[in-house]
Amino acid sequence: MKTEKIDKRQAIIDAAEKLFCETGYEGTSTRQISKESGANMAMINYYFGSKEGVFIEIMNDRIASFGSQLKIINEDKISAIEKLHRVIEGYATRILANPSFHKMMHRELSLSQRPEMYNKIKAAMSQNMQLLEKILTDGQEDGSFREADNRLVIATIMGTITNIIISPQKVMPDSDFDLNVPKDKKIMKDRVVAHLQDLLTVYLTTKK
Amino acid sequence: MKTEKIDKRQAIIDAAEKLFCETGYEGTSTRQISKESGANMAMINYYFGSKEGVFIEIMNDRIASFGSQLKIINEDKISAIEKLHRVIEGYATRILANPSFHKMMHRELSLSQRPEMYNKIKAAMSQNMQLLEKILTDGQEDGSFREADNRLVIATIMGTITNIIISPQKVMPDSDFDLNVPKDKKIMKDRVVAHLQDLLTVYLTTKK
DNA sequence: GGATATTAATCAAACGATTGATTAATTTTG
DNA sequence: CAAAATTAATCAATCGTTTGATTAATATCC
Repeated sequence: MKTEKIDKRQAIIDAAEKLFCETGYEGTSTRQISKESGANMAMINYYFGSKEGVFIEIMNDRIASFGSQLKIINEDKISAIEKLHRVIEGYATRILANPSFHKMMHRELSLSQRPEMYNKIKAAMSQNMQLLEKILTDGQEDGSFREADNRLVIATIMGTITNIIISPQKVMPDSDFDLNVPKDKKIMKDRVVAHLQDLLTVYLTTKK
Repeated sequence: MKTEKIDKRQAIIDAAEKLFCETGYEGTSTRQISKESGANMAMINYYFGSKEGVFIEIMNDRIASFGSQLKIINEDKISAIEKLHRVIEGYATRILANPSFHKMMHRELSLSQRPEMYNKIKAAMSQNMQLLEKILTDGQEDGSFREADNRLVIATIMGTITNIIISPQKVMPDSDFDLNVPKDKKIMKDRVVAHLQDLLTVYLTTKK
């Protein structure tokens, strides 16, 4: 027996997010959303005004929760390298908590069709970037980190995680492997965190 | 005066590639392709059978030229680190030669709607991956490289380059910066190559 | 070599299907 | 009962594709 959705509005959001992740924004029709959510087609426009309205709502929700999770890692007690490790761990955790959405976000960023969305995503990401950049420069100023192209160091951290999200089978050739399965997700998270922490620790703390 | 396209077939391919890159596959209509190429709509189906046929043709062309460029870097005379440097340089050069297409390829990979294409892209990438993996294991066997999570090292190289392709303004906040401008492209290429070579040299050759 | 087939390329028009959106009527709720 | 929620039916617009006809070039025949 199917669970009755009490809130059709939320049902639409859930269904739309699932479909947008799977088949993209353009590739998803309002009728699909209607069928998947169990709501009448007109409900989409009734609650969100338009198909794009649903999309914007989803992105805003996710981006909001994404930003609010940002912990204050700048406790003065811990070292720069320890801060870096925590940011990597936190970033990987957040991305891997919902790989499908992150893929969709990246597609949207890569297409940059909706300028409003594009700027929101950029703004959300820049929080992490600023935090990372500060950690790097602080470490460099107190001499614990080497000088580096910090923007590209950040691109390396984010790019590595995004890369394994988009093509995890490159890392895990096992055909059964599925990032949506909690167990597999944890395996991948631990592995990418270990790799990035190791890589950046060696790189940033090795004397020239 | 506008240059007359002699080959309409090629005009369709050129127009479609431009539009697919800009607005995505689903976001591009056959009428847009027709208008942009100056060819009649029917010519699309006449030459390629379908809209998807055009897309597949474009991808096949690009992937073919992508694979054929793969140089034999395994000259025994040079060291593992030198080989690594050359692969990084070559990979960055190829990706930055056509950032728009690479973005489109990544979107396609991320959506994985067309399994045939998905496998082709994977196969094309795996050439680079195998070459990289061999260089890494060879270096590790002869003791010049440290032990590492090689698959993730590869993910780091590819992910870093992809990341700066998709959001170059994160690296270059200058609003004028445009990866399609040759000068800017060169600046970015040199920078990402220098960063990756530096990063991986330090990481792989530092004694534990 | 001139008339006659044959072919490839191109076109405007139309096809049925699907798109996102809206209407007006109906049901549910408070 | 009034407001909010939900429905089926319908809208114009656009989608990818197909059609039948036309042009221009090439090949074949006598």
